[in-house]
Amino acid sequence: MSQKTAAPSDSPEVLRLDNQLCFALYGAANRMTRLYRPLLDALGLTYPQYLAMLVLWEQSPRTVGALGDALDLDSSTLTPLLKRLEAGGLIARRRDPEDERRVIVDLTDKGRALRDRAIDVPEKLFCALDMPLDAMAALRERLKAVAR
Amino acid sequence: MSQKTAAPSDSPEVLRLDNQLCFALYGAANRMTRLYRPLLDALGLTYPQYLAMLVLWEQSPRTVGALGDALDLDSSTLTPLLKRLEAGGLIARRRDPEDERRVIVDLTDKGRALRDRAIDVPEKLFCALDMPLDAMAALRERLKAVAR
DNA sequence: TGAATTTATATCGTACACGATTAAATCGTT
DNA sequence: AACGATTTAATCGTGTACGATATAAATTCA
Repeated sequence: MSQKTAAPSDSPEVLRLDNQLCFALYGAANRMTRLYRPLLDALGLTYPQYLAMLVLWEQSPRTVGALGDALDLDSSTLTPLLKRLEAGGLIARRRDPEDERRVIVDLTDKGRALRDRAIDVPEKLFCALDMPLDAMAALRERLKAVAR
Repeated sequence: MSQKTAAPSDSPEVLRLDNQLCFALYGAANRMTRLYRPLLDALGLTYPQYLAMLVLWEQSPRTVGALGDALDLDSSTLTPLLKRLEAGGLIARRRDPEDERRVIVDLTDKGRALRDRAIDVPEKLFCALDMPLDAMAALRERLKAVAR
């Protein structure tokens, strides 16, 4: 056996890429963002921006902190993202008069209107995935469990 | 019902964050990287760098392209990452004399030696995850199927 | 009250991801 | 041989992620 080239079997099983749940997760997440991109480009959104809009379409206004709780992201990620959404005219940000530490994020009319154009994104992605609905639901719940 | 605040039920089911497989994927992947961080900090690696090292521990040398196929990443992501691994003394990069377009990535002694210190990372992460082994395997295969 | 602590964002530096473009080397076909 | 098409990495610009730190407002409590 070659001395210079490590054959696959030389690597312990636990270090094999194929065996790693986390790599599968990492790869699938990257793929997913790439799958979304063409759909979201039409809306002028990135995937994380789309997620933020989903949260706001569900309920608005919300504070930056509440948004971060929903998305599991902190302000160092959200602040620049929200500034870009604001620059795009989709949201408005203002300090909470009740508590000047908080920043309230609210949809603009343009932001609300975008929901109508986003309504068929899940359907299109579902088709692109080509996976039974119940399998998707099962996988989703497993992943939520992983994320605790 | 309020005009200014959209209640959760106002958003169509398909746009609810809770229902989105992709968000579950996105969140779980982010969590996973955060879970790895303290373990990998000790090795001086980021999570994507760790993945690249896993691939090289399995087989080296490899071209940048082969590495990209294994990780499903392209050169715009890999080139800077590999330069950092090279700067850290873990790998060496050289043009393939056979085909000057290709760049061959190989482990240094230091890179090979790092495997011994990385050997217990999967075990530690497995403990942190606290999930039955067969459930992990099942989830992993599901995710690979999603990524096609 | 007022100092110490906590809380809510923002800022900064580092490191991915990825589309688009570039540049060099190789290949195919004539 | 020649030259256009293809392949392989690198480069560039934009947008996340996130730890560490900063800042300011609110809260606690001595």
